Amino acid sequence: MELSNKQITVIFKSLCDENRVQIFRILQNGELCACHLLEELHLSQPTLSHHMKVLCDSGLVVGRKEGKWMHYSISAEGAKIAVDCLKEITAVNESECKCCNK
Amino acid sequence: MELSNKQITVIFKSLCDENRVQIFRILQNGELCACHLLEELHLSQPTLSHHMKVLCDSGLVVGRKEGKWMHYSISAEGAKIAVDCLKEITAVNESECKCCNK
DNA sequence: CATACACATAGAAAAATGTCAATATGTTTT
DNA sequence: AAAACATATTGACATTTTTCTATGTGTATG
Repeated sequence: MELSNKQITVIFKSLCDENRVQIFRILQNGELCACHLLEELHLSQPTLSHHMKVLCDSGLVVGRKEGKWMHYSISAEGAKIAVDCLKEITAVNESECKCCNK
Repeated sequence: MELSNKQITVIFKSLCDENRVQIFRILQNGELCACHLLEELHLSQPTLSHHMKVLCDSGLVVGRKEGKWMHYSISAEGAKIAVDCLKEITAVNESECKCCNK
């Protein structure tokens, strides 16, 4: 997959703000439109819109437009990529034995 | 485990900065002291010290003091907690069927 | 014991991020 | 077509984060 350092920061920025973490908790119950998300968060509409953009940019959330509504949900594929990325970046190389290989 | 939103942000802040991601890449080759990390990064010594504090606070990195040196390494336990946390927060509830349970 | 070394902390400046009010855009309804 | 609605964008401000220089702390060494 070979993500750049920058791309990795974009993925995990989604989880660096308490309100965005809370949005994940709400979306765990299923797809929801922005106006319903707004009801459960103490945020202005533009602020929520900003957070949803950060979440969609990370790939962990996807938006689906339906008329004037935007429906947001957690992306299973995005989540898998993030988990794989986290595992990769925290894995320690075993191939460092000096006698057999580089 | 039941981590708070705040605790989750602390974990993933470790991966929200490109320099810190790069530090993970370097530590993947094994434990390293701060002065050697410094050689591979274009950062001042206090800035590196700051990033190492963020990383240790997240639990993904651990420091081991030996004389005047601090040796840093990736924490396998911390990584496991982070992966579990990421899986949990991105999991979608299945128990939402209206006919059988709440 | 004085000096050098490795790292941490304090304080300040700069950059990035979070927030809101106001406004714009696009869609539906009347 | 006008009005109402849902969401996005803009611009301003406050907070947080990143970064540095200067300095402090603890440890080893000459």
